[in-house]
Amino acid sequence: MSYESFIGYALNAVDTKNRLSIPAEFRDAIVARSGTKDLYIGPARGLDCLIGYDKSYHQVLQNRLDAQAVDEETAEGAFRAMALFGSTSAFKIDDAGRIVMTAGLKDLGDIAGHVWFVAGGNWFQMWNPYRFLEQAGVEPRMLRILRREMEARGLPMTEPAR
Amino acid sequence: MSYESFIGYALNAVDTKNRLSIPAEFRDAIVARSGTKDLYIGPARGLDCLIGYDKSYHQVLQNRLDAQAVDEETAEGAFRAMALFGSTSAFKIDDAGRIVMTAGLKDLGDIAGHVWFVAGGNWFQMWNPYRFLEQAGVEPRMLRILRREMEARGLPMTEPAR
DNA sequence: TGGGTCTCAATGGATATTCATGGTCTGGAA
DNA sequence: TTCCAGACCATGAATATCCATTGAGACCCA
Repeated sequence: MSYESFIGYALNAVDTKNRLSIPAEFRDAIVARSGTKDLYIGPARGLDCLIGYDKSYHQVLQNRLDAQAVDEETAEGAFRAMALFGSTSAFKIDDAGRIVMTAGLKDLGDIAGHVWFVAGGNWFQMWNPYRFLEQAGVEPRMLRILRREMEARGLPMTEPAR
Repeated sequence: MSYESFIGYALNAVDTKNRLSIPAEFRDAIVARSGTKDLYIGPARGLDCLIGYDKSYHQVLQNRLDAQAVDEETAEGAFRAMALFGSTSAFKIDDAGRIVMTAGLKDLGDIAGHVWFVAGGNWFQMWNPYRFLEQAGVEPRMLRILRREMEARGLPMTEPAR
């Protein structure tokens, strides 16, 4: 695959109306990859964060599921399909480059006031920055970058009560 | 692969608006190698500097990642992809041959007023000149060349406080 | 070989555009 | 009517784009 890749990172705020700006670079990549402004967001497997991707990669995931010849009438197959489709939401990015976070997604990703976007090529992750700092196995450099961004915005380094 | 190689060195200034001229020779190599003006910059592994490369070499790195055949939907696979894509920045070189250094990159590479570019074939390194002078294992000849460049620009040989 | 001219790279400054974010308005559901 | 979601408008900061300057080197010609 030689699509445009998701590259880089960003730390954006969720406002009082649950609106969230998608980083401009990611928006451009979404359009370049899929030709649409559609953004799919679901839970990340095995990590305490969300994962976002464009329509073309959603297709890839679906094909992968199909290729596994999962029988959707078995319990296992049904659960797999549900994991992909059930908890995933599709958004259309508005003219200001934002989406409205649903309560369900905020809950899934443990999202509060800010979202830490980190690119992974064909997708990007969306973290509660404090969950990211606590996460084992993260490249120390990425932690350093995030701390710097939090500092630049005056965010406390330890999570405020909510 | 027999692309055009990155060859040579240069010492360029970062201005008050964080703009940085990419050496003309490197710019030409980027276009010759990839057909684009895209420049990727990320942290160098194990060295206190940044590494820059063109799109074709980025593809090589990506293929190397794919070859490891790590399922990117596992936590480990995701972290690997993030180490490559997350901490890297993509720039489009402007008509004057410059990019704008982000705060994050300056921090990662400990970059201040000047950048010392050193070619390495398929990529080039970007150093804070004082970090380069301190670096163990560097060819003495390269140190001499850098000192000469610094002198020509009136830079002090010991790092000024910042 | 020495001057003179020309070109281009690196850099500086001014202006225009975009981004992230906040607020306001309005129509329709409750 | 009251409340909420969505469309629309507003703004400051960050970024990109455009034009100007200077100095070094390439080139040419007598």
